[in-house]
Amino acid sequence: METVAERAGVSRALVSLVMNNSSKVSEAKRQAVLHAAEQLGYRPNLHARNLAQARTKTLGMIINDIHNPFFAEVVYGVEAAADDYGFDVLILNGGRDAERERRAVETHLQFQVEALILVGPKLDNDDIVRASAVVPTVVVASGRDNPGADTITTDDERGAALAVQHLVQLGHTDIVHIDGAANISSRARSHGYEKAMRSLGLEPRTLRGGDDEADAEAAIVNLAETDSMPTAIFAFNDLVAAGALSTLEAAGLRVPDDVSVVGYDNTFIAELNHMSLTTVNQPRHQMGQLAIRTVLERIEDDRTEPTHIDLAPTLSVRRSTAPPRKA
Amino acid sequence: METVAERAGVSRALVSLVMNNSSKVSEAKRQAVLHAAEQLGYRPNLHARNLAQARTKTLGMIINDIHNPFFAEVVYGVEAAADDYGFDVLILNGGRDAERERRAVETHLQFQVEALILVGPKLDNDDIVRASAVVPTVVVASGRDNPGADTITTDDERGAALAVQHLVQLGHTDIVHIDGAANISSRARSHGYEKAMRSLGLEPRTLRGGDDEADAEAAIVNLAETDSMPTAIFAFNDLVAAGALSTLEAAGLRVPDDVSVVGYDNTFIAELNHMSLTTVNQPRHQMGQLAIRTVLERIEDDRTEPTHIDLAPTLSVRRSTAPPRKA
DNA sequence: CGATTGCGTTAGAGCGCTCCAAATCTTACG
DNA sequence: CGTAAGATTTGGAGCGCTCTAACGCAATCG
Repeated sequence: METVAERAGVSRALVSLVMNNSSKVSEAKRQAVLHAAEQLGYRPNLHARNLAQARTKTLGMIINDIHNPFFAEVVYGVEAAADDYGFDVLILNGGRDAERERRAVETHLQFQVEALILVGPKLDNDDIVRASAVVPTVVVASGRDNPGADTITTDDERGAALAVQHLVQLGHTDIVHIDGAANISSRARSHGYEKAMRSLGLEPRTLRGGDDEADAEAAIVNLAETDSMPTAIFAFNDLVAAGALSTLEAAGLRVPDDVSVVGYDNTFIAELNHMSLTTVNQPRHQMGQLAIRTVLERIEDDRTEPTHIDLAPTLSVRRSTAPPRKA
Repeated sequence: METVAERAGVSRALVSLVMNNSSKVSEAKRQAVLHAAEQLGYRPNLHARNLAQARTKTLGMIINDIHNPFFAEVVYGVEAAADDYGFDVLILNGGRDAERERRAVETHLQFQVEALILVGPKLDNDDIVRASAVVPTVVVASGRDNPGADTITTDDERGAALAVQHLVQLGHTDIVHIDGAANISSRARSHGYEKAMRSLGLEPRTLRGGDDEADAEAAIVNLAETDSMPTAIFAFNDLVAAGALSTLEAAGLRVPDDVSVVGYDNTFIAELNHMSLTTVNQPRHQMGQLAIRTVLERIEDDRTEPTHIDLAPTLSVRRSTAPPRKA
């Protein structure tokens, strides 16, 4: 910076002003500085700036798993909104591992991020509470019982109800649910399913599933053996639904002719023409945007009361659902 | 830090030593410092440290598209290796947009990252050359003609040949290729396909495709109309292959009974049971690891000659390929 | 028993930047 | 032409840390 200042025949402070494109710099000097910087390949050192400013204009995001395209959409929402407000977003990958996430939080804090955005964290509540005591923290797409932290969720109970209603409207009455076992949103979805079934006068039947294809296979093989194949299956998520698709097919059943299948999350998979899954959609992009807004209210407007936003899911109807075959 | 030092009854410098767990600190003082730090919730400021040390132990990674699970695997490889060497990895999302990537490079440079890892960059060569003049740069999964930068690639020509050989071994002779249009690896794959076909005495037939399902559909509709449906299709990537699957199906053709389909990249999609795509696999995790090694050779062993590593792809055979129906 | 060694510790400068208050330069006006 | 009000510019302190060189002290040695 010193060198640039000399070269441009100005003071260090003036260079600083130019680099932060302050309005009170004469055009002549501005050009001189920019030119000198260009020539010297000068680039401001963010660490020095952050240190001097005592703020970083940087947000720390931790993603449960980079693999999972569900989260990618949230990331885009976050980035778009952060951009609008002039914040940089640093991404760290949680890798589906609480310990790694804990380290990631620590790294972010040492980087003095101004807020933490946790997307589908594996962290336990204590960790989240601890983090939110240090820096504004928002949890996206996870439980909402984190005192201190803000949360952005969608109403899983309602999402499950949407799925059930859709199937019932098509004429189904025998609808089985393959749940998400220990997964974080499993309980809410199962509960929503059961409540919706009962309120429509139907008997819920929930099978233990999980979160991948193999889990679906196990559950369906089980169904086939007990010889009471339903006319529709509502799966915990799209991957389980995909497992259902292939297992049913392997058993000689056609989707949706023999059995309808509904997934959850409206991931990439569901969209594939060859799968074409009817599924419950969460407004991921919007969730990301709201995460930024929420956290910014704390940074800029110093709100202190936690906010909890619960969005409404929607249903994306595709070709994996149809009226049941007439008996 | 000042406060911690006072509280522990030592000097600032000693606190620094403890925080960097230096070996030359007496156990007693170390404990005292750690205890004081704990009590005060002290956390070292990385910006200050980086500034003072004039190094950051941080690498900057830019991913072409967070959506794409192909890159996620590379990320895991990078992270695992970086971890081994005690480097932090900052991720920025390129978002399939050269301009955004350019800004991301700038951000990373301002953060004084010690190296740049570009995963499938959209950036043009000039940008890459410019970046690599400032900081060691490695390009993963893209072309190799970046003077200055190191590259980690897989041999796309060979990958295409693997696909062709597999199909020919099954007995196919009429094999069409749907290419990747303007995509970066398209030329190498097409070329590999054509070379392999010719060397086996077969006539190549290449159709213009693209990188998504719709592109495949267009190409296949075209095939159907010209009435010369081949017995096998080798697609530019898995997504195009997925498009082929559904379009063929819609046309009343069965895979693999009527037509075999081969994809490329061995993404998540190919693995789904319901798709079960035979596809060319790139050793993504290893590519990530090698990226780190390569870049570290520059940082620590100050190599200056560019390295180009070209790995061998393999074929993952699944259920989308079978011998052609007997004529 | 004084000199030497070496470990543990510390003071203080300096990393590259921003910010404040004060200095300087312009401009407009009486 | 002098001067006050603005508009620009600048020196210098300070952000939180590490690093170097030097210091104090106990152990070791001839």
